[in-house]
Amino acid sequence: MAMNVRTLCLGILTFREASGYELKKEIEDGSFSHFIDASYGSIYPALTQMNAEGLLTVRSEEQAGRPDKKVYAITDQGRTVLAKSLAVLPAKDKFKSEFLFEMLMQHFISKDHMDEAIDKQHADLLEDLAHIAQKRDRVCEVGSKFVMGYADSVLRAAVNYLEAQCPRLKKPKAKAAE
Amino acid sequence: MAMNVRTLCLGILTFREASGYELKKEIEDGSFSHFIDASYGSIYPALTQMNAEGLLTVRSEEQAGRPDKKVYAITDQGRTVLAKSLAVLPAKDKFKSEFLFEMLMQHFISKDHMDEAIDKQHADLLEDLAHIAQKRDRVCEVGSKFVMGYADSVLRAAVNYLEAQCPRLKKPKAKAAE
DNA sequence: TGATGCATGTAATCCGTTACATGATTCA
DNA sequence: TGAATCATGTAACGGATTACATGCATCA
Repeated sequence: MAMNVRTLCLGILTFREASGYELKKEIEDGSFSHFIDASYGSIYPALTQMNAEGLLTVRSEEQAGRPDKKVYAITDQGRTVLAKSLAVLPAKDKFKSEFLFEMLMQHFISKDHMDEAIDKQHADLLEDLAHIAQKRDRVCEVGSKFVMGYADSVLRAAVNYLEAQCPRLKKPKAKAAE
Repeated sequence: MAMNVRTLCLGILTFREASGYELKKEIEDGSFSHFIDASYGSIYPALTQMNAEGLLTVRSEEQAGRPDKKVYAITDQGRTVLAKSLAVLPAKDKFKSEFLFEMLMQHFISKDHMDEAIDKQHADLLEDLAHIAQKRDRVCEVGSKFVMGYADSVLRAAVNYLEAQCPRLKKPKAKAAE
């Protein structure tokens, strides 16, 4: 399905026009943050290139004190290209976890380090859950709701598993929304 | 934490010595399969390089009809390097999902295609779960058990969410191990 | 005064995949 | 006979990250 920065930007731009900077924020903060990454170093060149190819239009917004903001919008040609990408069935999910690798290496690392790693994982998961809880009732798009619900379920399962396996992690009240 | 093919190979080689071919199998079939990927094109050069650096030793096993099998073993120096990698706390998990991207694009794709994507995701998840169920009681390492349990929880949560959101996916009996 | 946010971009580099190249054995 | 499994490797290419480069505004 060719899920690269190009496709990602085209996708976001079907919701609203945006600058490179805003796209980055959307990717690391919005519904997208749960299953993708992208840095400025890939976003800006992708936008320039797609503009040259006619998939996007640009408009320069002048701003006091700041450099011009380049607002991109998707064209019909861009929509066609995106549609073609989306037409291919999605590849299997890919999950990369240094944490789980460390857990496999239990025979090789100290108990202390393990505990630290587990604490960090636990904290990371809770942070993600908090992030979702905070945004969840503010979104209205069906897609976003679905994705946030999915992420929420999965993260919650991970937290529960961790807490069950490591009683050391105090369950703080639990019970909120089952 | 530098979780690349090198670290991964070193890690596996702390369990047992192995050839590049066997490492690949372990990565795509063993406990590692749930959170990492690697192709021959990255494994073989990594082994050659690490051997040259003194992190591994090689032994050629002659075989009838087949090319020699090169069996690699980790050295003390290799263990030191691995330990240094593992000493850094694991980075946050990274999850890449074309499926969730498609779900976000609901306003842009046909109902039919959505259904196909959901079916595929459902099937992928079930396949992974089956794979775990089949291997689970055969493993004995604590690390493997932990990781399989983690993967199982998360995958099951995803399946449950999907089935709850899309009643079209017939729950087949359910009830097996809650 | 110093961090953070707004705003854009390039170049070097890394890391990995895909496709290619080869070839015997075994099973259906 | 053709697919799958065993077995190793290289070369071309792709895709993205990191670090660099710049600079004003705002807030603490």
